[in-house]
Amino acid sequence: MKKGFHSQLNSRGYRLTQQRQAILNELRQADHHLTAREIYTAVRRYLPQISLGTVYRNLDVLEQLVLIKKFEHRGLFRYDADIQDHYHLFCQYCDRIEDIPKSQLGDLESHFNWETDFQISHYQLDFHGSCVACQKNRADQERA
Amino acid sequence: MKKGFHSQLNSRGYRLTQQRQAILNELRQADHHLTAREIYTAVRRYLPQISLGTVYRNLDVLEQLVLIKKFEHRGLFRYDADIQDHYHLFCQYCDRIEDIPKSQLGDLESHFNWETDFQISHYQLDFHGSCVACQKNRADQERA
DNA sequence: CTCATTATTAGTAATCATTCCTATCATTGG
DNA sequence: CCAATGATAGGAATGATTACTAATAATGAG
Repeated sequence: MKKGFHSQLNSRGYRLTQQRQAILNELRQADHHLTAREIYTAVRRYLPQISLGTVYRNLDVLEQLVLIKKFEHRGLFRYDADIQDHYHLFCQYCDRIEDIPKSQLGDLESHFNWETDFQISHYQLDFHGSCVACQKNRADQERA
Repeated sequence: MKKGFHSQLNSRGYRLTQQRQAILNELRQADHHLTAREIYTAVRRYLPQISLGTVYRNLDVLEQLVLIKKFEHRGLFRYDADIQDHYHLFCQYCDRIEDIPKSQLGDLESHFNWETDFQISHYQLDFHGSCVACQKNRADQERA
């Protein structure tokens, strides 16, 4: 039985607020990985008074609760409501970011066979390259 | 035959300057992965007039020439003079970053067996966890 | 339901990394 | 040695993120 957002907040001493709810909703419905400012802009359609500070503070809270994940790309943070293990494909020509479910990657962990005193809690694997649209654009430019 | 720094710059239309040289030297001698500001502070011991803008500009040039690598961590960029393929271990309690040579990781690529139209040029694998010092500190705090 | 407690908010100011701008300087090829 | 032009110093501008504070609102107890 999965605990709801409300009780999940309460049991940690957090309160349920419209702002908090709206930020999480926005992130869950988003078709790409949003920045704090993008979330701010989006949520203002419903809560015109919300402030950017509130967005940042709540993203921290949601991250604490492991309801969202945070990662950095090109100098800024982006947030992801998909907390399942997965990887990212970053296009180096545009801002597109695609997801790869972990299941498509085969068993990587079994190959992490080093000796280290570091205690590893998680790892992150990012791929960089060119998305289909940019491959096409560049091919067109070659020709011209 | 490996081309020297000087001719490597010239053949691309870049010039060899003291600042450029000093920045690369500093990075090659560093015992950890420096930020632009750390490099700025270090190089100022020899070139007190150097400006932060020059450091940033030259780091970009050196990255273009693939003499250094750039990566982001906790919202800021760090630079690495080791351009061999390797991975990083980030301690989540302190700022320590350790390197893992790629050879210690076994053959990962053979397990990247997905279907994708993305054209992948490189990937980055980061590990997060606790360094030995922080493991000890935390154990001590438990006891207290 | 009402009230007091206290987390949360809006709004703004402050920080800080990074980038941009421009007049001056320095390296290089000829 | 000299002109062409890349590079620099210094400072201003930008933009993301964080910090601060008085006012607001969610919560739980009664």
